[in-house]
Amino acid sequence: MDEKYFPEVIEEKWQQRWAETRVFEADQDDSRPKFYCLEMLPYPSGFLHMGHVRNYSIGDALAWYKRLKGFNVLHPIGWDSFGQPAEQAAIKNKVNPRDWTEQNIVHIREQFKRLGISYDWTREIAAHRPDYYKFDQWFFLKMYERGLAYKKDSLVNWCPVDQTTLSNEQASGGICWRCGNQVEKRHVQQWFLRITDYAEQLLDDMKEIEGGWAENVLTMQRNWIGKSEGAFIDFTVLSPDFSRQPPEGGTQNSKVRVFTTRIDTIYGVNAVVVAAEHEIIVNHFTEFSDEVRAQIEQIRRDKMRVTDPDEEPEKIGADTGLKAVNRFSGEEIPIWTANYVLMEYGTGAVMSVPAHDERDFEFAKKYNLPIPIVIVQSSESKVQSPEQNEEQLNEAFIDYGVLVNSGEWSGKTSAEAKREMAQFAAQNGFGEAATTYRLRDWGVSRQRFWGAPIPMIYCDSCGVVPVPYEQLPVELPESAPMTGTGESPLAKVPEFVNVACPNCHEPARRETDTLDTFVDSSWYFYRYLDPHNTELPFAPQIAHKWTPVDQYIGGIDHAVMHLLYARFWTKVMRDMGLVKFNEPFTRLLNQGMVVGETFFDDATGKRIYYTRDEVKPERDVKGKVIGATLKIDGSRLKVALEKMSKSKGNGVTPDDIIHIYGSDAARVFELFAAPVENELVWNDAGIEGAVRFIQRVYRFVWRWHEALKKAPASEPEMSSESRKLRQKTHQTIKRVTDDFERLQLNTPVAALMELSNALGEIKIAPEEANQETLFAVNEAINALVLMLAPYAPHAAEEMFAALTGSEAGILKSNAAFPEFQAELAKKDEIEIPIQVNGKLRSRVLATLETSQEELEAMALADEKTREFTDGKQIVKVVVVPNRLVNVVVR
RNA sequence: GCCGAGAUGGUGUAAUUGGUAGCCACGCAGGUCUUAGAAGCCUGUGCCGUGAGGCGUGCGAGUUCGAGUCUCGCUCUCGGCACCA
Repeated sequence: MDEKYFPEVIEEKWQQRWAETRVFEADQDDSRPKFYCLEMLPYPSGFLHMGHVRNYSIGDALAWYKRLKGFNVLHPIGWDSFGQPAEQAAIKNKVNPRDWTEQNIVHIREQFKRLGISYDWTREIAAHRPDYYKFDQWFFLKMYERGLAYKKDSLVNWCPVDQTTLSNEQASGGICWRCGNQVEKRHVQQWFLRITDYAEQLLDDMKEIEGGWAENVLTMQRNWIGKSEGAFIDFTVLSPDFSRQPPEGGTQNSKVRVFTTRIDTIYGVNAVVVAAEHEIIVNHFTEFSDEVRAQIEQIRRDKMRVTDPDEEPEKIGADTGLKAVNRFSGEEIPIWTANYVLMEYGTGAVMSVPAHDERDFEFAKKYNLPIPIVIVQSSESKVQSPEQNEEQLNEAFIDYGVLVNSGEWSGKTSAEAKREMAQFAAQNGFGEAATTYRLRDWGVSRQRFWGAPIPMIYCDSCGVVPVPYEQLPVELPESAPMTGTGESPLAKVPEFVNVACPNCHEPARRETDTLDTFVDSSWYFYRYLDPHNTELPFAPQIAHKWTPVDQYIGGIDHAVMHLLYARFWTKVMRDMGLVKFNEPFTRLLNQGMVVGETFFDDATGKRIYYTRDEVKPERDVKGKVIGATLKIDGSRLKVALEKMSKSKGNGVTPDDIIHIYGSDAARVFELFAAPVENELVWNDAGIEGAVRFIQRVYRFVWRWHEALKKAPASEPEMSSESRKLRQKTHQTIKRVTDDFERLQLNTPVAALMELSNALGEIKIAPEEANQETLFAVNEAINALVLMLAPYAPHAAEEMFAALTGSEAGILKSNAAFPEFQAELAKKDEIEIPIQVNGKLRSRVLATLETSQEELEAMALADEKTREFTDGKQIVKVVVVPNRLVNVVVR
């Protein structure tokens, strides 16, 4: 140990030592309880940013804590290395995406090592290597066999910037998840995974992870799955009246099926409205008049239009001239088509009930359709005639109520009617109770080079033929012409495309699309368990030891996509017999983003790259930065808080921070500055506080470590001064332990700072300290150093070595997290606040043993208290043992 | 519009069950050391008031001996979803 704290020296030293002693490698045969600590694997796009540092510091603190608590900890890392940035870089810089990716991995791995994150590097994986993506393909074939992978033509989300299709999850809000640009719609043949088969389980199994996952994530997934319960109802379709044939009262057996959650409103139906792509429109299209056809074309065009998320879409529709019969009322109603009915949801057709649905109301008003009222608030409110009320109706009445004008059902409540009417429809063969989901199947085809090829072959005589397992992996060619035109680059590589059909051995063509990279990340955490297995993604008996993941840590941005896909994948794996549980991640922690102040030129709106010294911020009365000026030329800048990144120029880089302050300080600051789930605004001043804290502890160890070698092994006679330090030590152990258990990582740092401050108050020179002081200090500093290890492992190792005289390392020395001893944490003396009418007036000193009666007497006798009670009537005295006394006076 | 989370000093935050609001830091001010500075160390720092004291956890009510915490109503902020029938 040097006198001065040189982070760059001790950090490099301990990183080397850890690598040599292989102390972070998880042992399959270790019999201690296991703990699988997992952080979301990074995309190797060049550099880690401070958000990564936060994510991995949280995971590392937890991994260290669990190791010190006696767990066999698995803490792996890998690379989510397929994906578009590599391909974009390839197009832009004419480099091979493989080389670009491998170079980035080398650099980021170096950054991880400089951060000193305690990974088991023997388990490192990378999605872009054939030994990994072989099993993406293997899983795909397994799903194909199980009927979970299928190909269909569909209207997909298309990102014009990234030139690829996107899943619904990736195009949420009409915005590309990666580049943030608006998506378009395109018709493409693509492969889908039948995630909708698992919709109910994805919803239902949430009860297994409730409590372990943040409520907002579960809610977001629940909303995304969007279960709604209702009924399918068939309306009989009559021949079009323009065919000059009489309707013949439902003699045709054609029908249109709608989905509704409000079957109780069925007597209020004024029309059946179908999507423009609905088969009824397609089948009858040639029979429609030119005018109707033109209107339908217009609706279709409107659907392809990219809509502004803020824009209130205008409803447009067309009366097709077709008629349908409402089997409940026997009424004949028109069939319309409109842009507000979605082909992708339910049956692509709805019953329009304008009086009791906002959208139908708006539509009926626009096209002057009747608005019959069939639900009223209660049975007392009489409706004389629907027509009369229509005039007064300003908005749809969407609440439940009592049925009116509904034939034999009138007078029933909505709840009764919903139940009975669905039954009635089922008994009479024109409907059934039904559940629908908003969730769609997962489109996984991507027209990209840098992904796992979909292992399928198209043969003119045999059709679609899966690649036989023994031919996996279907390897990507060395390179392919990447022009960014939207066609799969693999289609332009004849050696790849042309293949013999595995069935008939005639010439055939390979599928040229690659798999969505979210496939890679849906199961990667199983591969860490058995990363070198060449036959299977992993051996089930090995996985059995480690999974499910005990703690998963990552950004909230993955609340729906990745976490939903990974849950789905695990359920499929369970059905395949690979795992035995339903949910992959027992506990999930979503850390908040690290944001920085980004400055924009006021005039041009362009980003300004800055350093702290170049910009003078202006703050409002609350201290919030509202603007800034550039010091050099005084030009005005706008300010926004944005996720830190290199491209936005608002970030400090981990390399710089580590270079200046050290990795330990960066980690202490990021964990201390805010609760892990909060957004963290980076400021350089904060990290200096973290350095000061580490230095204070370090200086203390430097001053005392020689003297402490003479500290007695067992407790000598104690004075109250030394006992106080022991109390503080054990109170701190309790706070830190409890907070770690509930994943509150900021407050333990505060507790450790308090303990450090308590040590700082010891004014005697170490060489003059007596036995009891040496004992108490020795206990305190050892506990402090060990509890600091999860936050600042390098500094902790260095101080631990100085204190023990051994360079073996904390974990190799079998050092354990300090044990809390309740009797030592007890205070001799406690301060009891005295309130008068709930207001704090005084304090008295007592002990834990002081009885209620004594406390009451002490309070009433207290001089300051009497100033507020004298001359008043004491109504009662509330005594909370060891807490407070409240005197109630009148 | 719907769903969810939140609002505490100049700033980040703390306060497991209703029991001393503001722990721990940052910042700021003063002091000490120094030729000077940096670092370190010491003191102060919710607001008003010289003081006793009063006020104070977004706003308004309520429950309670006692409310940052519980209940009701409102305002605002952030996040998600959004023509989902």
